[in-house]
Amino acid sequence: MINKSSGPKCSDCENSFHNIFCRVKSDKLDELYNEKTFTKYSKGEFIFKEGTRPFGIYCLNSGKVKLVKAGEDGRNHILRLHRPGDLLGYRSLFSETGYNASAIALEECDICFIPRELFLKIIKDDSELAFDLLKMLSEDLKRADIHLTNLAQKPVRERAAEALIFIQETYGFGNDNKTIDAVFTREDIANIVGTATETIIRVLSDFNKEGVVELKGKKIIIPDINELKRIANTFD
Amino acid sequence: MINKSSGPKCSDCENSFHNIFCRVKSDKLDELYNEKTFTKYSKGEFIFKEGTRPFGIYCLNSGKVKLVKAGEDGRNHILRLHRPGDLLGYRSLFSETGYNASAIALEECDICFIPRELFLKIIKDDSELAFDLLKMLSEDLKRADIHLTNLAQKPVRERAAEALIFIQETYGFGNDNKTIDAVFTREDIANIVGTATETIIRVLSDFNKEGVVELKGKKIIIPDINELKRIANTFD
DNA sequence: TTTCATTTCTGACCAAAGTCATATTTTTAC
DNA sequence: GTAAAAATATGACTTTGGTCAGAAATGAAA
Repeated sequence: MINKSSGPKCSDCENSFHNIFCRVKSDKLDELYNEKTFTKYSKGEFIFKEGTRPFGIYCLNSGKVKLVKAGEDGRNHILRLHRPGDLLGYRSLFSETGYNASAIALEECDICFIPRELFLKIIKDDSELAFDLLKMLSEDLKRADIHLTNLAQKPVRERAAEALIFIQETYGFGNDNKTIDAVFTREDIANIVGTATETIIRVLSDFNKEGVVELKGKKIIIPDINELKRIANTFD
Repeated sequence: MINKSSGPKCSDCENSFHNIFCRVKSDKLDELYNEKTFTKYSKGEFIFKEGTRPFGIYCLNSGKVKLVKAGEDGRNHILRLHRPGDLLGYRSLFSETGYNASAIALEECDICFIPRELFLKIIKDDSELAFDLLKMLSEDLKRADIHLTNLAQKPVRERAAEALIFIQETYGFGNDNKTIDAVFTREDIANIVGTATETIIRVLSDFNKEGVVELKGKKIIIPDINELKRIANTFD
């Protein structure tokens, strides 16, 4: 698949079948391929930093990425999680006020970068694509609104269950069909839930004792996800 | 200004100079005027309800509107506040999954309704307008992300100060240049902050004792907004 | 006006979750 | 492998903010 230093050919990239680029005509995809750059990021590396200006958008080819916003003190909050096929940084591109959060690689990632002007040109030429982006932003906003209401109203235990479901739904299960296919530190989970690291450790330990999850080091096994959904008190 | 049962003529509407319709050509504005409907809502009335399907968008001509999401129990969370010139319900129109929150009139409102198909046609014909909407959604998402991080990390006192600043910046001051030009119950403020009504009453009472705000019934007077910003711990 | 209902306020009490200290385990680097 | 660093775990304690109850004030309706 990878046959050039600039990474996978867009017209061959399997991710393009799942994201907005599936709309783009193949001649445009070739232009994309010629102008994009391709970079590897190692675990913990910043793809972009809060406060800096965007010069384009990122298309996650492989790996996992967290979007993190720094609070006033040292604490962080994880706003979104990204998987292969996701576009990163498009929100900031439109509001033109610099990144509002940082994108950090959760593991080794391959990422394509598309220059701002090319991306905007492609949208301008294709109103369907603009609609897709409107839909993506609308979905992001909807999720943020739901998250906001939960954070304001639900206790840590329910939010913790929700966070595990969220991670599972984003990254799926491994081959055994019950181990979450992602490695998160307790601190990261706490920063999704919006609580202290110690509190998440305690809640996970409770879940473990209750048999709702099994903890094997950093591996989190969920024998019955419906049990977690019951705890999370979500009906969607 | 109001010269027909369908409300103000779009080409004359002063709100259109502040919102995205300032882009729209005058012949399109006439089409808008012919197809839109105009309705009065009294205080407490629903403009649209969470869970129902959108058939178009609303343009707030006069009055104040809160966007409220119901939590699992009886409690509500106020997501956004709207003032004249604002469009309501555009997020749901794009994600096509029903309203995620309810819009409720905070006082008597005049609101124009634009049918879905006409609105989408206008956007499709004008890529600049689609960009404006992308920008609006991006700004909404940015604010939601900031709000989320604050809710996860800041204590009630800081968030309460922030909420007062937010209400003031949305609706401004009255003629005396220090009384917030909006009437909110303590419960509404609590539902912005994400806390209990009693807690907000206590925090406002503290602010009052400290001279940061003056409470005259439901009127909230802010002698020095910088003092509130200092308490809110925001530097933007 | 008088009455009723809603909203605001205050106090007492309690529970949830944060902080701090420290031990243990796991991971990483050499 | 071993040492050092980082992450996880657990206990003790504290604080914040929620809940409940009831009083006072405000506002609406008859």
